[in-house]
Amino acid sequence: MIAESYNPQVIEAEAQRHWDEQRAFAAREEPGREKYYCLSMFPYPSGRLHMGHVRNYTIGDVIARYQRMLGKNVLQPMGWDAFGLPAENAAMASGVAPAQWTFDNIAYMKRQLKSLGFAVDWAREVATCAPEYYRWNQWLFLRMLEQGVVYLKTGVVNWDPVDQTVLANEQVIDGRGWRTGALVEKREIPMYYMAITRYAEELLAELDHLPGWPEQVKLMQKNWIGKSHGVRIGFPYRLPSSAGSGAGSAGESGILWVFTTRADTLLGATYVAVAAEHPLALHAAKNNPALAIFIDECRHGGVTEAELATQEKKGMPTGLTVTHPLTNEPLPLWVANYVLMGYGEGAVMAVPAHDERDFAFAHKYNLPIKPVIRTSAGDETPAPWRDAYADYGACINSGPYDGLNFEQAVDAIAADLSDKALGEKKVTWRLRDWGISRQRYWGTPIPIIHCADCGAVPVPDAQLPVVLPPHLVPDGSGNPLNKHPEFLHCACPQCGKPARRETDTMDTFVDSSWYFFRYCAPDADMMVDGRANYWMPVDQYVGGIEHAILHLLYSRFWTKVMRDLGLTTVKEPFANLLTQGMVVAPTFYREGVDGRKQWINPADVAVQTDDKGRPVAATLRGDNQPVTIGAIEKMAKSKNNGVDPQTLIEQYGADTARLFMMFAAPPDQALEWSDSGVAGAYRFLRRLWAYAAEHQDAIRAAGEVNAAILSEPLRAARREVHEALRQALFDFSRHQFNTVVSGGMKILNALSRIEADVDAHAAAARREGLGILLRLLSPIAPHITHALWRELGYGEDVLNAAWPEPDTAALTRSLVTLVVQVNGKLRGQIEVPVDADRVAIERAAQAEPNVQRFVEGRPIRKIVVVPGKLVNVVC
RNA sequence: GCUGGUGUGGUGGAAUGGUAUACACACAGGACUUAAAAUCCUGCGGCCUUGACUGGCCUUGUGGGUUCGAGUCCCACCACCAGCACCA
Repeated sequence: MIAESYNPQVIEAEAQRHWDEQRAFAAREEPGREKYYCLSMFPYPSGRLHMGHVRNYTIGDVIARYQRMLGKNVLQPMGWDAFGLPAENAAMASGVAPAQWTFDNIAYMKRQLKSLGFAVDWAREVATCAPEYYRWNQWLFLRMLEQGVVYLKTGVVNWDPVDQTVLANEQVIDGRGWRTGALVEKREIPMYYMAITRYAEELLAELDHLPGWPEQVKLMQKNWIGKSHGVRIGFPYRLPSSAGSGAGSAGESGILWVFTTRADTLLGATYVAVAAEHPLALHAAKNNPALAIFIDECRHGGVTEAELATQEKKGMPTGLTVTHPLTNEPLPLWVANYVLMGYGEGAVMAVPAHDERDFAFAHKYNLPIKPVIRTSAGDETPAPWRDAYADYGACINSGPYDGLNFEQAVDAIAADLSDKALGEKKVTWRLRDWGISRQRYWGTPIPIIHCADCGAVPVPDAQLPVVLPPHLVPDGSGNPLNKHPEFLHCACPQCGKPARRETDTMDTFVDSSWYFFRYCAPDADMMVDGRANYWMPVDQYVGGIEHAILHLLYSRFWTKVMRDLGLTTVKEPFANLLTQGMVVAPTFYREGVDGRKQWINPADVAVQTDDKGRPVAATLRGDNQPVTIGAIEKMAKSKNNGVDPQTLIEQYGADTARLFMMFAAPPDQALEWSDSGVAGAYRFLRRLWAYAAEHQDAIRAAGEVNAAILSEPLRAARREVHEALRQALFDFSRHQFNTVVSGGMKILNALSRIEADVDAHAAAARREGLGILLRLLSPIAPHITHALWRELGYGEDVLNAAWPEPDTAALTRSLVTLVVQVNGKLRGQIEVPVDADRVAIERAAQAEPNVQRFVEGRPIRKIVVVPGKLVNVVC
């Protein structure tokens, strides 16, 4: 018996209990049966689920349930990306140890996830902060060290001189430390690197073999990897003899190397610039106090590329010159803050006539500008800059190279440089090796021991895992592991003498670079076992677009490393990728006396609208005083515009939350939060329930539809149902779930229009239509469809039902309506038999009065007929 | 700054090169009710035309182009969003 009113709390608890009892989502390896590994990016356990999580996991769950109904053996696991900075921040704020905070959050969020009814195999849950997990980070790190894929070199970090600590980019605000307000400095420290550049060629090439990835993500990765062909060019130099050495003695000589993709402009180089940290810059600064001060200034500020690229371009001459490799002219050597030590050679040749940045720099510092390419903008380079100056073209003012085009000039110049041993063609990559050392506590300990005699010694495998002491509480000044003797002091594995453990931990991107392997064999006594060869690769990966580059690239890299170590047979981890859009919401604020904005949560605001429903004003519910309406932005703590999904689930139930999320926008677009949209989703589910309750007896008793003897209204209703079904199945296959929901609404609308009577034909049509609707909606709203499916006697578990197929007989009609255009403009409609031939259609179209009016006796040049759709009369 | 994306009614959005605005939300009017809520019904891009039926013109950020036909493909521009290597 179906209760009169829809009570989501009761039916959702009941459905979830049923699935638990049945172990409905336990995934087992069944060789020979087609598998489907559906994976959503695991959450960081920040405290509570946010709307982005609900959206992400609903999308993944809909796909998993859709594939299950296609008959696949589906694996959908879940776990926790549990190491990271927020736990340390929480510890500083409240004194709770990161481990405690993290595990409490996991417990709460797991309950929330379960209440949403996701078809997850919880037996495979992993948390990256568990020693059983991160020991394999350490183990693979050691294998990579053996292979030379991990190595040590210096890297640049943000240094807070007051707290004496390294800051994450996020902790640097306008060039200052977030807690101390001190000006941040760049500092070089030794770090471990993973040689992702060794795989650059393969990471690039394999993108062409990932048809299931969005083009935009592949393009972003391609540009990030940044393969460029160019020429490495040497500029010989001779340093002046230093002040201390005897007069007349020659100074040290050498070659300054640069890389350029525009070797054809070499004759236009008018100066050479090096990074502030470049050895030549440091050498020149020894006898040049002003230059030393400039170089010191370049140390201020953060290390992000965005900051470096947008800062004011500044430079200073070193007083040194280098020699042009072809003309032997002396060129001034400058230090410039826009040259990055970490990219290429840390030095560039500057061609102001054909490079926008060099052009601006040359103007600012009065350096010569020499055009050497005939561009579409002409032979000169007058200010202001025009993009055309950077065009390719024939060489001019370039002596023997005049008249050559780009390729010819590059070939000729590279050959001449090669003869002098001052250059060769070279491929370079924008991609840099991955620095994984973090001077932080809450992460995977790097398994290295420092011995005074033996140096940096790898921890032997038998001593893994190096366990992180779980009860430390960071205080914001440095890494607490450095103050923890039990962790710090150990014996050297080689000589046995007292030694010191490495206290740096790994970047948390390491944790997330292979967790999808661990789900396949969460209890294995090795990193992965043969079960991974059954499940991998992931068939569908779902997550935020913000991960399009780093996480996905690192995961691809780790997979290739694991393949080369014989740990897996796959070379790419994710066959298909869906990048979901953000959840956004309006913002509200008041300005405080100090001009700072106080952000007010949308839940506490009442919005007044005009007669068209547009918001015109808003007031705070507490005091009824006005608040300012801000922009619509990504739900975030900083703007206090987050809506807590828990309230939504408690008020309306999981099915409403899921239905709203799927209906409000296609998965890959931004989703705007709307209270009334949620109410609308709830209203639809209530309508569905009420319809089932009202007709339950007739539906239970109904037989099969007899298509041959249906009345015209029933035939029409049935056609609508099957048309919506056909479209919805297509939309499922392309993951456009918002129109799947529309299709479901159309079906319920069509069924509701069937006249209420006791006709057995009507009952049969209702039974068929509702059966289709319940299956269509079951991946999206699994609880209500589960309950109704059973109650109406369709079967045991809708989750195991097969997809219905549209009945082609229901779709066919005897007459079709064709749109008639004249010269592409809509002028009328004609109704023709479905099997009308082209001549008959053309005749009917020309006979239409409005068509005749617009043709007006002009000769008809052509008639385009699109079968079943339209006729276009061209005259 | 560089890289990638997005732009359609009052709002979220639909349209597989072929009737732009499906399906919802909001709003307005009506039914039911003592009343409210809930529910149900009707209307709903703009301008013009007609007594009405009808019909016309305009409209998918802006300006061009390709095509019998463009929201969709191409070029340029504008606005907004995301990422930029230590947030995850």
